[in-house]
Amino acid sequence: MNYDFKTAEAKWQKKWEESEAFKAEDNSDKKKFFALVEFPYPSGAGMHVGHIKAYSGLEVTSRKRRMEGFNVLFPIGWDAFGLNTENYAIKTKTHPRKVTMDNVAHFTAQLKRVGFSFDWSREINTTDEDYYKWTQWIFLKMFDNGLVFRDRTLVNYCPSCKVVLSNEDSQGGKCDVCHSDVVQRAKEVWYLRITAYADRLLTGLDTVDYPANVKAQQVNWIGRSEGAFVNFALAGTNEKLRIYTTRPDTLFGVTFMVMAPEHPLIDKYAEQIANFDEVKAYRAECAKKTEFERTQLVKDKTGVKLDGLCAVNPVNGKEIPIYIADYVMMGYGTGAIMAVPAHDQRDWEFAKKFGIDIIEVIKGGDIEKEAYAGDGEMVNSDFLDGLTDKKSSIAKMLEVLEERGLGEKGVQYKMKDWAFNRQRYWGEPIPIIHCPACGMVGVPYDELPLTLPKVENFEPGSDGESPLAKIDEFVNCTCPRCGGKAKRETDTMPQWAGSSWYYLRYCDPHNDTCLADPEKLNYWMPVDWYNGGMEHVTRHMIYSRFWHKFLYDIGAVPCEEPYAKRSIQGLILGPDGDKMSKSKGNVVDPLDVVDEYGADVLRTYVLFMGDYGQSAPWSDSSVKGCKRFIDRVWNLQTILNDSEEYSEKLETGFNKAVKKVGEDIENLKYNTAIAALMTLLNDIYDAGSITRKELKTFITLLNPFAPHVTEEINEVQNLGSMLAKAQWPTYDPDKCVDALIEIAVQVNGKLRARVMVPADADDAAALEIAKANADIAAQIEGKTLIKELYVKGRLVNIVVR
RNA sequence: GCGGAUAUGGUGAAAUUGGCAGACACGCAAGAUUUAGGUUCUUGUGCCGCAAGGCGUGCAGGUUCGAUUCCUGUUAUCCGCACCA
Repeated sequence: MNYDFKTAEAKWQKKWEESEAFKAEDNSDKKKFFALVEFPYPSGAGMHVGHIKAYSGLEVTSRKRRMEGFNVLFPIGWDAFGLNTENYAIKTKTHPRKVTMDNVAHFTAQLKRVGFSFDWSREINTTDEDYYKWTQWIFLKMFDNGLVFRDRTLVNYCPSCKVVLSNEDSQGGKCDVCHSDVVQRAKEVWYLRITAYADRLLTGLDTVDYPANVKAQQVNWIGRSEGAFVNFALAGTNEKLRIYTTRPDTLFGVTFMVMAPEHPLIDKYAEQIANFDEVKAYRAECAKKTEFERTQLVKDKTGVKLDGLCAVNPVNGKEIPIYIADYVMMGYGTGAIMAVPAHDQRDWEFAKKFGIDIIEVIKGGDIEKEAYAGDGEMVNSDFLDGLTDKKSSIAKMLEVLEERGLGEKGVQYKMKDWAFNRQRYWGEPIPIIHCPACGMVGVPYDELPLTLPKVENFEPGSDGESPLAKIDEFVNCTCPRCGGKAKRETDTMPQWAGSSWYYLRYCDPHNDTCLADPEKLNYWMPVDWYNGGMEHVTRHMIYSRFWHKFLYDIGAVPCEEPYAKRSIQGLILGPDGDKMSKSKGNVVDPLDVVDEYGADVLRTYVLFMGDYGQSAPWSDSSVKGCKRFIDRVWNLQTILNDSEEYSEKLETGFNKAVKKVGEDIENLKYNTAIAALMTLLNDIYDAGSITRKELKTFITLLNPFAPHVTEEINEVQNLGSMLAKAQWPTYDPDKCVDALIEIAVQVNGKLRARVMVPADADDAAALEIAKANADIAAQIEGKTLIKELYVKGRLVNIVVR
């Protein structure tokens, strides 16, 4: 009896669809479970095995939860705006809308062939007008609430994609899309004030269930530091040079100041700087370097002293020289620092190179050799002298600074405001109008969506202008406030916009009056379990948590955090152990596996290959092992008898398996859940026969992993209604242990024998049985008994001398 | 430099609060079935050793009757951030 997986899989996929087996119900009294997987970017390459692993985890959990009686929302959609599609569209001279629709159709067909239990009736697409209407609505709300601003700053610009990138999208100085070097450019661009939410993004982490490393990475990204702002007078002016430091306790050790080359005070006092030509030359040199180069030349400190300008130390009135150097960044703190070479290694290196004094203010290190950053007794520090720990020195210094009006406590974040714009076609148009009289005015809410004009030519301009700027009928408009002539903003939103709130739309995907009905949000939110990749932990997750908190503040969503629980799936590496990539030729196409072995084998294998959270290399021969398993499951029908009970032989095994599989699924240990089913299968074949009840239990447990073959067996053997609507099996805790169990017997901690004892044996009984064993008796013969113990169900250890 | 992780057979990996290291699977070997290949089935498989026995979870110590698990030190690899003041 051969299992024809091709026919069976197509058949069951159709049946599930027709019976709406996976449709989430609105207005239900049932307990809800909202399982979310990161919706894919529908690229031209089609589905990757990584997608399959990413969805298979919560796929299994969702199927189990439905069988447990939950109302499950397990949705899918398309994160379809973005540069990749647009670049492909330009290359092939096809409209990005068409490219997107083709790719979505391809992905959909592929996902359906794997048999995922998504609720397709809630499918969303970020490029649909009735979806991005609400993306624009959220943007306008942020605009109205002062979270949107424009600023002319140095931005990360990708010369190849001709687009401004956020810090997050240009990590390591490379464009996240095309990997070319990013350059710094002065440009007026849009920002979202995410830093206003920095503290809440941090404290919110205490209320959610994310893995520790995910939290750590977000904490690190937000990068909160506590310190002080201190104002140094510029000698001979009324100007204050404001700096930020985390070590105000070392203020008496300051021997020079450093400003970022771009610091505005340099131009303001250009006339007083005797060597301004030299300064200009240095600045020009710095501007040529990319930020990446600047941060790579860690060892070699460069800089120029500002002749004729010096600062005054506010606590002791000493005059100190000022330098500009590119190891100080304009983008962090105030763009200027107080340098304490004795206790900061970077300052120390700079001081050594430029022959500047080094004054020790904390004892404990050898400042001739290197800076000392540790704790110790304060010296050369006036009112701080004698204090011995950092905390009280900082507290004392802050007290004095605040008392004398010289500075104050302050907090800084590494996270910067979110550069929120693209000069490209394939994104949500930013719904703002520039009016010469009224300034920036939001597009009226009732005019949303502001749709992308349908154009032939969507190639980016060479000057960093959006292609939309070339379309007069789009650009020219009237000001909604004064009715005068005005121009539309032509930048579009970055790819991360649509994905920052998509989970909300799943709760009510077709609503035309608000982003989602509050009652439905109230029922479904928050997301109970969100699975995805590590690469989205700092960008997508922080962005969407920010949007969500804002939406909470304006009353649009019922809870403050979007995701109650987060898990991470590990990468699937190529068979050679390297990351899969087209250039290495080690990419595995999941549909090849479906064609050759069936969807159930693919699904089982990606979960069986190892710990769900770890990366693991693909192995074709292990796939065959899973194929063998599925075939052996199918062949259970050949040893089926007609009993409707558990057999005596297998009752404990089945109870154990029900317990283990259920628990393992909840703990993301899909690999050991499958292993437990394999063990049970081996036991069944050893027993030589299976009852109808046993078969029903077995296929129900396996159903979330391998839904097609189990449904087919269920139908062929007439074991009841569709498994998708069956009940998850229960177990009897009393029947999970065998009456007689094997335990280890150790003498002096070394394994010497194994004996059988009754499961409920007490210490005395177990020890008696152990000592009765001939090998053990020989081992302890004639020796003094020091200690003996029995660990219930595990082992006996007898210590003798 | 900061933060996080990982290290177990030939391979992917298992191992409740410290309690039989290597479950499960791959691979390999031998055998059975098959005209042959493939499939399927049976048996064996951590290392050394003929055996008794010994050795084994990156390395070196420690705590303990007992350590893959806890502590101290150390090495290697991977990931994220990074002249962050």
